[in-house]
Amino acid sequence: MMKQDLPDISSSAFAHNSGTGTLGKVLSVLETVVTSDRPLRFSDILALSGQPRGTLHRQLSHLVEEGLLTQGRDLCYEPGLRLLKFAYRSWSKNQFRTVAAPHLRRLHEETGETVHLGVLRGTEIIYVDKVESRQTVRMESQIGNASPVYCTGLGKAALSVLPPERLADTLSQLTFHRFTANTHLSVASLTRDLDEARLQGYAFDREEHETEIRCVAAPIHDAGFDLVAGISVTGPAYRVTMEQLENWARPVRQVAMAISEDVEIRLGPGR
Amino acid sequence: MMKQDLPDISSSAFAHNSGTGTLGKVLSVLETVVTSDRPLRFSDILALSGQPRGTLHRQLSHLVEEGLLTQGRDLCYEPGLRLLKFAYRSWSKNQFRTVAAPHLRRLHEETGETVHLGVLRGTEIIYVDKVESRQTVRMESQIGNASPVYCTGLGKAALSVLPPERLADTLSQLTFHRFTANTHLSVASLTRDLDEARLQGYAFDREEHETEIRCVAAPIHDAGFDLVAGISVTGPAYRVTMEQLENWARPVRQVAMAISEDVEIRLGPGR
DNA sequence: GAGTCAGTTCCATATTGTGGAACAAGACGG
DNA sequence: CCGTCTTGTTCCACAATATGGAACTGACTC
Repeated sequence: MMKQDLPDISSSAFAHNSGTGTLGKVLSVLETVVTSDRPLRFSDILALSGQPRGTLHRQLSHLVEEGLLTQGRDLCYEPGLRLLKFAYRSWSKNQFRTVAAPHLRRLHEETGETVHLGVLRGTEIIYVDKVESRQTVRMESQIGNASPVYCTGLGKAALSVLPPERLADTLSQLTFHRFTANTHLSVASLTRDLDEARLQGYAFDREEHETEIRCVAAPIHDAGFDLVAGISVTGPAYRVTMEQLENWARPVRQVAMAISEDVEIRLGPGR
Repeated sequence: MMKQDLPDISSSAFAHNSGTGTLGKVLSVLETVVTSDRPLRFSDILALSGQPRGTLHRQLSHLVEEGLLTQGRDLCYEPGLRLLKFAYRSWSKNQFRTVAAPHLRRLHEETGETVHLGVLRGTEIIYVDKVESRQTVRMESQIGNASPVYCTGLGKAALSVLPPERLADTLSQLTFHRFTANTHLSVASLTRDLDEARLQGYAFDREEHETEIRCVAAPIHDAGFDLVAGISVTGPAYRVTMEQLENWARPVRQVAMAISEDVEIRLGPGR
């Protein structure tokens, strides 16, 4: 019985397995399935989750029964429709996004390039909205997507305003992965970058996440740092030089501050 | 202790409370919060859920801890970012949607009006994709949204192909709500409409959900009826006459059949 | 037809959730 | 200013629920 026969987790993203009891475990399973790139069969999940067969089987059954997962013809588990339903509501009702939306549009008109709005969540930036230059790509783009903090302009902007102890905490949880030649790979090099961003009030992404993609981002946050986010202007390297980005830094920062104020006023003086 | 002191549910959409144990209950809570129109405080949820205070409190805490909900300044609970993250993945990976996408585009080019793709889930149609005439509205539109089966073209198209016993089952679960003067309000009148749709192979929405909005829809399904869905062309009444819809019926139906085939071939011969 | 490997089912056990009640902390309101 | 709601949070004995080892099915291989 004891839980120490699988004393720690060998495999994957199973870390925070505590506090929320049953729910946490089930969500871990859900997350592995949903965030995996390829369809997973029972045994795949079994390996990833490190849970006993019987347990996992019941968890998956429940998830399917609840519509959060679907089990397709090939016995592969896929995200279910109920998730979509949840998502639509979460997005369309998101107050922060609603407040920020007009500002995004303004910034887009000023720069002509793609504008992103992202919120810090743990060690990730979640994209909650964007305005695109041309409607080439649609929703698939970014919304709801999560990127690591350490290689995105938004991420670095957000980190740059965190109170020291929370920053330290976040940094300690990072695991680096090289996306491009410019990706930060250590807390040390990232910290230098953050120091610069903190002084300037904005951060760059110098092709650190994707080659040929650059951006400037500025931080947004509320008084209590309950909400830490950022706004950015992104463009392809061939069209957007670093000089261009430098010029956009000021407007981006101003818009970010405007949003911060709006948040404080319109969602604000409670807490 | 016994659970029979609140023997039935007075308030709201708390019905299927069984089978999945703890998870089901927590998800019910999540759903009430997410689908509510206005922000909910603890007591609001308490009233809606009909659960004991202590229990509900813990459930909400866990949901917050897991990032599925956020508790804002005013103590109101709102959908959390993790939901968005989940959703994005579910959508972008959805195989059915991916397979159908090119067909949607084709149908849009042919008609010039908005094309929707929706999947049947219980008594609802969930919109999983669309191609719009003009990019006036963005994601907020429909994707992930759920509409009742009985008043949408997609819903009726989907119902029209269900095997009799499953249809009966679904019909018995319907509760009608008048959206417009044309909304079906009884199983009888809906059934007549479905019979017609079954014969023709396509269904209309004659301003039954929203006034001034019409559509034609055709059903899509796989061999085992695991997937029942539909595709539709929608337009404003001032621009799209019923004659026009009649003319589009054939192409819509053909595209629907093409998708059905594609599904069978590309996701198919396993099960 | 013995041997894997993937998926499913079972059941005694103990972990986890339950819900009544008591406790804080505001917000009236007289 | 002191009772008195109303709202949110905490506690804890108890019971429902999840757990996980083992045994079972069945398909595919050699």
